[in-house]
Amino acid sequence: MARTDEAEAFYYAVYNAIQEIPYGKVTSYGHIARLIGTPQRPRQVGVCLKHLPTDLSLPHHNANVPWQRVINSKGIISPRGHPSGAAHQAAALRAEGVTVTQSNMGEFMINFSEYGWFPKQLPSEEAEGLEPHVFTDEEDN
DNA sequence: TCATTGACTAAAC
DNA sequence: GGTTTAGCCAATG
Repeated sequence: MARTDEAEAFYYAVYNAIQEIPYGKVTSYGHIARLIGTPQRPRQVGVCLKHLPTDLSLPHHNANVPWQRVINSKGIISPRGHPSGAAHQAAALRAEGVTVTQSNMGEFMINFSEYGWFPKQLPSEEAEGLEPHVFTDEEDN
């Protein structure tokens, strides 16, 4: 778990942002980082998911945070050294209607132009009437 | 304590 | 097209 209050707040922001990804859509680690105001820390977003609790009594856990909807900027499910985890993630996405293709190298790929979710700010912040934060547009293919 | 690692990314070769 | 580099910083060893 987080060692400092600041880190704990970061975890909280990451999980909250991920919970706003719509069903059947995907986004990238980098975009989550930008949405929560720390565009320099996409790696830490990955760390947060790695440590996503299984304890259902906590406010955020792997049953209410759609971790499977976060992939890398190339549109590929990060293998994180062990392919079985990526396969599990691919299955979870397919279960919600996302088409996941597999390259000849065994990478699980998702088409951002079809399933990508890249808002300029979190819907929850938009509802609060905060000023939009300007980003360069995410490229599709 | 100190050093290394890594569910990442954009920019620079 | 591709590879390398730099930045990030909590977690891990």
